[in-house]
Amino acid sequence: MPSIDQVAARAGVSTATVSRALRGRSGVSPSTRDRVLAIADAMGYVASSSAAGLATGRNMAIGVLVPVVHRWFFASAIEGVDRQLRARDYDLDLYSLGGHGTNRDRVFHRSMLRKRIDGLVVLCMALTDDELTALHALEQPVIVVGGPVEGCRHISIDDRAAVRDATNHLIGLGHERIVHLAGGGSFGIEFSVPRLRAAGFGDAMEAAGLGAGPEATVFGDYTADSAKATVARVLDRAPGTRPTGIVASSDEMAFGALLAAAEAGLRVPEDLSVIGIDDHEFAGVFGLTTIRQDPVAAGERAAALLLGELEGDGRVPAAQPGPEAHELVIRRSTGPAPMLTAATSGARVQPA
Amino acid sequence: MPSIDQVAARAGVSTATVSRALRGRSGVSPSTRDRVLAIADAMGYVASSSAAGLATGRNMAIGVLVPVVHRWFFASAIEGVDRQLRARDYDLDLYSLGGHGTNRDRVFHRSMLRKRIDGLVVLCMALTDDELTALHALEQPVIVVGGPVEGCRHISIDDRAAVRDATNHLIGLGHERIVHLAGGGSFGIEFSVPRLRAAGFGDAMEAAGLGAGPEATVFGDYTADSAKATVARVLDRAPGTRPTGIVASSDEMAFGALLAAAEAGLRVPEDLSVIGIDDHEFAGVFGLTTIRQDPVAAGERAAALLLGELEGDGRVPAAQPGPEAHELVIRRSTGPAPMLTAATSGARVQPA
DNA sequence: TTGTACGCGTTATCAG
DNA sequence: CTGATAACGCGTACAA
Repeated sequence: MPSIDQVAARAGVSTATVSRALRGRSGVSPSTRDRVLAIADAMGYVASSSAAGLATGRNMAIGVLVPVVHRWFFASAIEGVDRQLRARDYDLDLYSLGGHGTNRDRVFHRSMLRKRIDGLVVLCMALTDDELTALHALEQPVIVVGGPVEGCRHISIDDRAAVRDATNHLIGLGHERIVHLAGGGSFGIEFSVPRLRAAGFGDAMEAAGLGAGPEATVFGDYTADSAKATVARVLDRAPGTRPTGIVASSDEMAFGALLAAAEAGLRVPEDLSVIGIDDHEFAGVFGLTTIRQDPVAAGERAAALLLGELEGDGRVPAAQPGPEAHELVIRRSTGPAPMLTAATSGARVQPA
Repeated sequence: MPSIDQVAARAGVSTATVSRALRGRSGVSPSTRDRVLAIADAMGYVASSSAAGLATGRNMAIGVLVPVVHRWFFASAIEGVDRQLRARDYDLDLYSLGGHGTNRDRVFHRSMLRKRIDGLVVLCMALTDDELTALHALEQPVIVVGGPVEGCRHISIDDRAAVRDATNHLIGLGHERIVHLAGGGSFGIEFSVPRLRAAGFGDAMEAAGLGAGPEATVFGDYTADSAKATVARVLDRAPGTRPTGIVASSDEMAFGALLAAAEAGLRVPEDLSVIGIDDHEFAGVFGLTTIRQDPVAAGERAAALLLGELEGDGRVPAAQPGPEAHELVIRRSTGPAPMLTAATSGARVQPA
């Protein structure tokens, strides 16, 4: 691992010139520049980021804070952030909270403040007030990918509209007894997003004149497992009360719903329609109708915004950007509501 | 962001003493140590990693190189590495190759050599010779999680034995026409692992006196989508030739197989048994029988090994560790081979 | 036990 | 266009 002096010596110039040449600064004659570049390359020289960071105050690295890398949304967003960063020659420091509330403290009060990063991307999670202050104490640009977080800009779809659209798809198919399979539960993912999505469900139901009482919402913890168990209970309701449509707040939960339906001997979509949100990589094989969002793109956009701000002249704190696009993707898991017969429709009998 | 001098000033001691106190070095009276600690804490002081790195030559960070973070195995392993690192107060630098062979060069020849990390964890992937040299040129400890990589220690299950066990499970249930759904395809994940697994399949088939001709192996690219399409074609074979059991090289592919079977109108496990490898988080909801491996644990172990070596006195390059455990997890996707009738068994008729 | 002073590898400032 | 040289913030021999 050669240092800059060695390169300078070999090239017969000063370290200053080497530095200038390598960084593309002006004020170096083309001939020397070429020579230095060639020699540096031949020697395999790469500047030490510690030294460069110390001297410039910029680390060429940004941090990504995630509750857990395992989940589809997070893994995808990380991928997107990374893609953008790598393209701009920035490094990516990953801070995972690891699912459990463990070591959150360590992360917030030690790791992240080590002046190792120039900015932070926070992936959709609930933050305590304490943590929020810690974030602001960083005095670094922060951007959230996922849901609104107080006092931070965020990149995300319009969650409320997304679920409204999903619900309306079912309503448009004639469904009246619809259940919202909401997320929220174990780790800190729950916060504004579940609320917004619940609101979107309510919007659509109300606008259609359909009831959305407490029975119309069940919780699935954002996992297929948990959702499957929950939905199994719901499908156990008497035929007249049993929903004909399910709006899951994530595809992973929708998968659980699909499997629960299969085990209950219900046909999809003849007996039950299921729509999710995400367009998870498995949605296709499952034939799941869903609202697509693109966390990879969101991650890219967030990183680009952050970098733009960092490299910008400074005083342009970039306003809150508009929401990401979402889109209904129709597959095989949704269809017309089953015919209502006197036997199953309860009070509401269709006039022949 | 206070610097060490400010802490020193406030505490009325020299920066040397502050440094010693904070790093737990001996030679500081308990009273001063406590005072310094309290003040540093109150001021929210954290040493700059650039400065510390420059001074000590150690960055307190290790790199994790992954082909893509999206896949279950990788996401899990990252989680494991992170867990161990965080516990030991190391940072984690993520280098994702992002699926496509893009920017591999950049990563290998620039990012990683920036003297930002103290060691590297490589997650299961094929490396070109050039890249392998670049790795060794790092002059840093490297460990692989996944499959054997030439000249590197690695942490992984015994892939050959794992697939052998999976195949034997099916054989034990009376299956004779078994197909191996192998991985390998798009991105650089393919290399020694697919080969080892194919060998394991061959071992078991041969030992049972069953044929494992070219027809017995099909490829699924490690994705559910691709596997589903492939298996659909296989299940299209004439009833007498159609396999009664499938050994998938990953759970994601097994999911695809399951869905293909469902669409083909085949019952699982009555008509078709499917076994996977991984124990993916969805394996439970799918009722998939599989060979469990624990990439989180593998990641933790790898990181622990690396750190041990880094913090060890040095000259103990830690030998190649033994394989990780794997374990058969029986669920509902495997069962006795269907009865052979004259109509379906082809040449091989069971004596009544 | 404590403080002084130098070095870590680069970048930036200012002469030349 | 180029070269000294002073920071950058911290760790650590060495001296006290």
